[in-house]
Amino acid sequence: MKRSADRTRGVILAAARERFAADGYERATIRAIAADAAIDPAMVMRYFGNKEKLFAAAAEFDLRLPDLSRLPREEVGAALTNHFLDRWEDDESLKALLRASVTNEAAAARMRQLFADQLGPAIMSLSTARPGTAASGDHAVSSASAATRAGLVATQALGFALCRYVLALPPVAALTREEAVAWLGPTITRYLTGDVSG
Amino acid sequence: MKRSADRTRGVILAAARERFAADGYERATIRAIAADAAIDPAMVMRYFGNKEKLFAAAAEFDLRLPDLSRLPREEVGAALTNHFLDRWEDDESLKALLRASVTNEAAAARMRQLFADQLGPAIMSLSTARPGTAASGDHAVSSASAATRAGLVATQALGFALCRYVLALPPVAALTREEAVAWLGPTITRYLTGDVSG
DNA sequence: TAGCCAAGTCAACACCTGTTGACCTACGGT
DNA sequence: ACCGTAGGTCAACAGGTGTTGACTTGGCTA
Repeated sequence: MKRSADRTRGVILAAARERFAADGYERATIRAIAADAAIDPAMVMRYFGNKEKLFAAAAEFDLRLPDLSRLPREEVGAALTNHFLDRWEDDESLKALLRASVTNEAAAARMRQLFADQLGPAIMSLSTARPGTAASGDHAVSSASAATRAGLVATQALGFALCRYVLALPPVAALTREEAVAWLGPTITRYLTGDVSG
Repeated sequence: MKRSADRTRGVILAAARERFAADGYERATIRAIAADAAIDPAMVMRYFGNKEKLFAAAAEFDLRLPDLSRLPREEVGAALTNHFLDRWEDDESLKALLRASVTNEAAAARMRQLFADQLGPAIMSLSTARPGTAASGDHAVSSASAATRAGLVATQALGFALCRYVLALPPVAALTREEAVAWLGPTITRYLTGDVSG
């Protein structure tokens, strides 16, 4: 009977992810999620405590960033763009997180954490691995700069996802993967490795 | 007594804009808006019919784009970035529209319309004014391209606004106006006038 | 086989939502 | 002075929300 619990838990989580992704935090009701999972609403409370904790469990996410420092400098933007599109499309978690983070403070905090804790360090490794600038031990400047670069990448990555997957702006939704990478790649590369004037 | 009606209407609209901008569509309740405006909730219905129509009135927005074709080609990105930041900061309407458009389909439709009807044509004027390419009468290719460019600009403009004003990512919120324009300007310029590879 | 306990069901709670209709109130034109 | 009417108030409605607690079921262990 233990197995039944794990399975139920999984079904609830899957239904929650779909609902949060489709409707956002407030419009995704526990009753609707329970109905999708074909269980009683009280079960959701039993397994996750309350709606906030359910969302927290449903929106857990790992960007699974590759090691950027192993890539040629000119390909890093295209590679990261491709990786973002992959992560976005093989799971509804990111869509759920984005939709919720616009009106829910806890979700927004998680989004901030995502870029600060996962993208920031990956970018830092990029700059410290750069020959010629690694000699200086000035961590403060280097990490502040990495955080800024992570923020800039976030503006373009989240903006593209917003327009394509949430708002469905026709010209953005119509882009092929290749076109999207061709347009965004150079932008991301500049944010990752360029200086302020290009 | 006619004046009282106009004033009340204005007070309601101002309160509605603030609430929609701060809370999004569903969490901004008519009761809260009425309380902010220091009037009875029933007055909101009297003046605007229902919540949807109230939002439609509160989120009316004109980008007031300048004539892009009068600007030097290299400055157009920086100029547009500055204009966007201005329009974003001197009014809460855009923030209300963005927050709502993530969970409300009517608001999303309005957002799509904003970029299709206002930014698209402005960009089209840019490309038709270009010497050397204006000769051809191929409107289909030219306008499709303008729509795509408008979409790309939207991804960066909305993404930046999302990260800075809604999610408040620390490194993005910390950028000065000059830094923001220096980073985004070249990106917008490329989306407006560049070809796909830069 | 008996009994315990996890898994699941059911009905209700207290609250909040948009919206409605009946009622007051006070000014402007006659 | 009077009264129609525009502006404003009040209480209630029907429905939906997250959440709770008492109850039933059924498989595993002792």
